[in-house]
Amino acid sequence: MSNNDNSVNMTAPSRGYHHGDLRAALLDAGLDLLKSGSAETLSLREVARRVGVSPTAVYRHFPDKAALLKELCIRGALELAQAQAQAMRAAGGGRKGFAATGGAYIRYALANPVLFRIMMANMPPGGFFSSDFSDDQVGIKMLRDNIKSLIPDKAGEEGVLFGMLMSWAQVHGLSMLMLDGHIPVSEDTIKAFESSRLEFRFVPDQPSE
Amino acid sequence: MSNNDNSVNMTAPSRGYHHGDLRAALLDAGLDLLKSGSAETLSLREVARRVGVSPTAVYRHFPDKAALLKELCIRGALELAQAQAQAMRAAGGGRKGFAATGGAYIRYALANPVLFRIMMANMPPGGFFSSDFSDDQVGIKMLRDNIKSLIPDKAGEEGVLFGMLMSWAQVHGLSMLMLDGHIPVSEDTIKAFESSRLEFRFVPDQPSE
DNA sequence: CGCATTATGTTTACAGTGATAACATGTCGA
DNA sequence: TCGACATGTTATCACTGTAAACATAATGCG
Repeated sequence: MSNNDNSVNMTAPSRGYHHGDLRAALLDAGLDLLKSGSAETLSLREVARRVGVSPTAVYRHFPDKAALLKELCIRGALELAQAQAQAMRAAGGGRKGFAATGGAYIRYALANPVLFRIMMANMPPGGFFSSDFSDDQVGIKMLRDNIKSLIPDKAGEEGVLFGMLMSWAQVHGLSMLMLDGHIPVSEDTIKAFESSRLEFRFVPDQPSE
Repeated sequence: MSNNDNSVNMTAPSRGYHHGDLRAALLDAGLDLLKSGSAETLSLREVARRVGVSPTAVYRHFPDKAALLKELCIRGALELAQAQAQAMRAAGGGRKGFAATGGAYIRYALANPVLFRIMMANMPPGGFFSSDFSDDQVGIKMLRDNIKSLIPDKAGEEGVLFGMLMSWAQVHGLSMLMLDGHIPVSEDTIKAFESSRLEFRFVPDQPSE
């Protein structure tokens, strides 16, 4: 949505200034480039070029490249979270639903390799916990709720946190290793993962073997 | 292991035009830069500068930047594998030893953030399985042997592979999420991970709950 | 030994990048 | 109306990777 609207489409909507809504256009173009995956790295100038504006126009709307990237990160993260939420609904919730969110995570990464990579590397610290994701069925909160409902109560808050870490790390690791070409990219593997059951159990640290 | 012998010493063997062993010096300098973690991205020119040579001299020894990076990847991977092997020995092998290799993986990533990242992103496809790591106690082979000895025989070859994927993804995910600042970097978490017991169980895909 | 061939390093140059400063232009409020 | 302000442009800088032409050292062959 909203990618072909270079200059012709967007002229009218609000009384506009120069170029319609350049800020939004830049974000759209940026997301578009990242999703097309053509370039391994996003160039500020390329974004400007795409929108048909001079390179430095970008700086009227973003202090620097990192700021643009940051916003694109958030867009990507929202999209990812939505994909996960939808997968969860489609799977009917519960343990299967949770597994489906994991599968959706990996599939999103594979479908948007450049975006995903940049998103993860440039998301501001704690970005995934930001209030942008306060929506009930989105992101970290979804993960937390799932873990909470799927592990024994006695695990406690610490157990919930540990479960979150481990689950997230699991799908994130699979995603990254696949993206980087270190393990085969295979829908079968993803399916196997989805229908496997992970357990993380604390083992008291004993000196004896 | 060979970075002290080149950094500043180039005075003795390198009077003048020809630098003793430029190729090695470039690799050492590159590794040094990546390990210092100062720059988020390695610059070819910076490496050359470091060695005291003109920027384009690099091209006499490497076709392009990617080639240099590739070799640095391999160095890093070897070092990582050695760290894992050592951790395994220190832990006395067995299940604890295996857990220790995971901890070593994460700690190596945290100790060498730039190197680790670049290494993972630039390692050629299948690089971790390359013959450079044919040493008995190194890398993927170590992982495979560990998994094989720690899961039930009935799991079969497919089970071994799945276990390898899942274990690797687990530690890799934790490493990346910590590096990217998405989960807290904490030795406690690493320790908790090491003393937890992971189980991956295939669950037959049943329509019922 | 002498000299050509080859390996290695340098200079110069080019296209591309993110970024700053100075300038231009359109928009809107008093 | 008109000037302040927001927005976009041009010029420029420092940096990057890389190619081409050039310079020098090492090597080997007569």
